[in-house]
Amino acid sequence: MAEKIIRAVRGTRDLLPPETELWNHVESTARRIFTRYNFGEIRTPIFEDTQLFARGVGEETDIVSKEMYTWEDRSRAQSEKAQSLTLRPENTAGVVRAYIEHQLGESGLLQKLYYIGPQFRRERPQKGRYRQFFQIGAEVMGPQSAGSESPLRDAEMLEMLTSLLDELAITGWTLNINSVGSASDRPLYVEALRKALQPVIGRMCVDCQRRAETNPLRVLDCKVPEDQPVIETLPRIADSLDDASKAHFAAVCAALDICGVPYQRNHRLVRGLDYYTRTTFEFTHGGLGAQNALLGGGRYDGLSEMLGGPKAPGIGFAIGADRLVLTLQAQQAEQASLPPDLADAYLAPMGVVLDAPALSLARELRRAGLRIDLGDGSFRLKKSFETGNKLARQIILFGEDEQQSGIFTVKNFANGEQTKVAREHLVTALKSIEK
RNA sequence: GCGGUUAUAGUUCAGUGGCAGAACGCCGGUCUGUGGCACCGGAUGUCGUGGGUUCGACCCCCACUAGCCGCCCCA
Repeated sequence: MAEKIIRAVRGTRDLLPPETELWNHVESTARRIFTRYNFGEIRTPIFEDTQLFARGVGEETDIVSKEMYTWEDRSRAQSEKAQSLTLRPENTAGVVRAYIEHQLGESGLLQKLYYIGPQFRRERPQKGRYRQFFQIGAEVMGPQSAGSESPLRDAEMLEMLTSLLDELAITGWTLNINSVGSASDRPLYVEALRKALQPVIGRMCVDCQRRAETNPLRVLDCKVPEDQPVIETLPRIADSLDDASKAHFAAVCAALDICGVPYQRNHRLVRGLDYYTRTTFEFTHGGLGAQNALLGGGRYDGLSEMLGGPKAPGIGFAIGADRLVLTLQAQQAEQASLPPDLADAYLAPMGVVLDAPALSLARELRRAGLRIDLGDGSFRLKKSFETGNKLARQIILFGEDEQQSGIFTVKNFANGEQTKVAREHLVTALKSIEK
């Protein structure tokens, strides 16, 4: 009776070579760019106290109210309390928690932190949407005296993101920006919006009727064509901003203009997390289908205080790494396919008695920095050639003759050239092949 | 959470109420220290899972599971 096979659970997936190479490329590029802007890496736990997300992200958001993986962590001793824990659905709350916990603001400096890691939301899987997905994000926060509230921080972050996308050669993106108001003027706007919706909501789609109750801001996001004329008549966030927020947003836009960063002001752009204030933004890409948001973010000037910390305004973003990779794959598919990723050489022992000596030679070559695929002495020579041709650029024959003479036969798969190389010259000879 | 759609060999996919198929890949041979090419041969599989209808189901029906697409949401 065969055992039933166990498969990856719904919404999770294995990333395999050669795709993982693209992931590494994306991640290392992000690290390089972030370093250039003087960011440092932070790694926070993948699970946290449930309260962190309830208070930070917002009890009423979809993420907290229906998408979190939450469980009761049982107590194992009388002294230990049971605790509700949650797999992180996003990383900003965790970073801010760490900022507070380690009193990073006490340095008086701006904290510029980036992270790369898995996040978890229990959503219906779809293209570009998984239950375990990966985000690459960064946060800039600190005491006001460090300049954390400056519009320059917003503009610098957006400029950095366009540089990252350029570095990855991602084309065809659109940057939308908006200001959703400060912690004090946003509630006023939401109230005004509720009021304005009351007489017209009956004519809108069912989703909007629900949103009008739960989260009126999301009505602005509605894509139903029939609702558009109604939405146009609703008050705009921009009109209810206080003077400071207006000036802040204008300064962000002005800095972007001077840098030549292309963007679209979108007064209907809202975010799904409660902590966002003032500047919000989103980069979208047409090739992604329904899940077209490549990355999103914004300011969260009050988040630290919501979590019991000191005043520490900040701004951050999260890139959907899965979507970034999808976009790159789509772009690569349009272009010529990439050459296969091959080892420098395939070392073919000819006979099992040569297996161990071959391992010793492979060790020598690998320690010299060469990428070597070691074959198997039980293979017939033809099989060694066939296998080597799939895995490497050249093949080293290691038979009795070579063992005796210390002179190896090296054949280049690309041009068929075969040479005899003494062991002490092998490294140089193997490295000289063009890639 | 809702709607649509799909599930057959390692992969991409045909297929018919009555013996399970192709291409590519894989393994072997022609070819015993020389690959790609060619020719010859071979193995594929609970036809997603579980029920039902039927003399008989890969095919029809139901349920479930999973993928994809859309809604929702967001990265």
